[in-house]
Amino acid sequence: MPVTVLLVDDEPLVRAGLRAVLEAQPDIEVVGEAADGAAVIPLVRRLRPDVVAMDVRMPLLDGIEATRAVLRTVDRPPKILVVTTFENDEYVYEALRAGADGFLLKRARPAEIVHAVRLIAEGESLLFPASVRQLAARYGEGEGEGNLAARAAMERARLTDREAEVLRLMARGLSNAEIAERLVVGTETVKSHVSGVLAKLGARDRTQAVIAAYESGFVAPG
Amino acid sequence: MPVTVLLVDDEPLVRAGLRAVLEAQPDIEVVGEAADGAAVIPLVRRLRPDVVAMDVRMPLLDGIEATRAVLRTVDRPPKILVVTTFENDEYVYEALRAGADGFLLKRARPAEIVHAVRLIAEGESLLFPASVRQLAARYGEGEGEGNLAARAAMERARLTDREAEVLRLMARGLSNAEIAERLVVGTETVKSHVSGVLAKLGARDRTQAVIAAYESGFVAPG
DNA sequence: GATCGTCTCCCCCGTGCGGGGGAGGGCCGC
DNA sequence: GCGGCCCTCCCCCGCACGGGGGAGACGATC
Repeated sequence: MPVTVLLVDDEPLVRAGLRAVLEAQPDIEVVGEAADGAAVIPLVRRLRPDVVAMDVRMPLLDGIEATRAVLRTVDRPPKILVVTTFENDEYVYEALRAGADGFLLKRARPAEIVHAVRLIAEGESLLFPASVRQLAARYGEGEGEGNLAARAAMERARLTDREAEVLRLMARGLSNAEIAERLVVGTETVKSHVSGVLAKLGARDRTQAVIAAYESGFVAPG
Repeated sequence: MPVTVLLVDDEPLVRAGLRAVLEAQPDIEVVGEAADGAAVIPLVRRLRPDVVAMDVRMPLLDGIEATRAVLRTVDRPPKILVVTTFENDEYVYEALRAGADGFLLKRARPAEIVHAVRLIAEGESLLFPASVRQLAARYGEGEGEGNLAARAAMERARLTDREAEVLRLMARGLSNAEIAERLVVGTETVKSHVSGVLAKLGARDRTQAVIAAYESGFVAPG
């Protein structure tokens, strides 16, 4: 069963680009398009996509309001992937607060776009601040956006007590074995918690998780 | 050829403890002891130890002054490992600025003490802020000390331009392959730089290096 | 009673990572 | 000229890491 995606962007060119990128994947299917947030709700009801790729800036109803509207009025709502050009942070942040599940730059490489859609579709995995930072680094500058995204991610990624404890120890540089020793549990257990942390933060490895911890203020230098 | 160590601490108990721990190792030999910094220089000249384990607080000549004196007056000076109870950060920081090569908590476990001595003896590897943080975490509290040590480590660990660049990208969560792609070099080259960074920071893995980068202010959140 | 989330531990398995070597070329300073 | 540092790339190798499963025990909630 492929991942179904609804594209919502006022620029036809962007929609076409996203469609081209996503349709190239055998496991992803673009089931519809909309030019404005105002058209989203009926489309979501009818098409029931797994993921809505939603632009932030749209003429009638912007991505934030549209996200809120979808989550408020549709039961079993789709995952919402916020797509932005990265210009205005507050919009992004607001969209995430409104309940969006992920965050993507239009400038991202095709492989990353695909990856983001799959990630969002797959699970409760919410955001991937480290990836955002990567993009920011790759395309230069843009300090601060990653931070907001990271903070939002940490706010929304409700780690369990144990996971939070593990993350704190990871952020002190401890290995899985050392964490296990410290918490008096097996290494397999630690690995399990680490996996949980990585999934919820959308981090690829422990380094990205630690970065997210610092960026979000979960741990602070000094 | 074993690593030779000179112990300098005003507390006989501490000296005895260090001696017991270190002498248990076949490759480490305690060649002398001193009760105060004032006695260090002649002993160093005579015994020519590889490492001096130096307490910070001592009645006549403290570890900072003693470190300075040794480095100033002895040619091919020994490595200096600062031993402290962790109570006063400025002393530690000052000692490191004075030219000490490493940093050790008295509360450290035997295996870690041994490891520290070997590390210091082996090479130009300077400090290991992440390890310090581990100790701080393991024995609870003590926020801030790690930061000072980390900052000192970064100041003294003169990374090359390329290494600094690599560290920045590591701190954005990029893998070796991604860093290679970004810098347009081979992955082997990146691994080489990463190894350099780890050695100079005394980090065990990239996660600890990134932690050191944050703790030292080399990279800042947000 | 049934369900869900959390914490715990287990398996297999691929691979990215890091250590330890070495080697060549370029640049700079002695 | 020669040594030293830096950057580049190469080899082999062991292992911690992380993915992808599963499973049992406990408590809370319904």
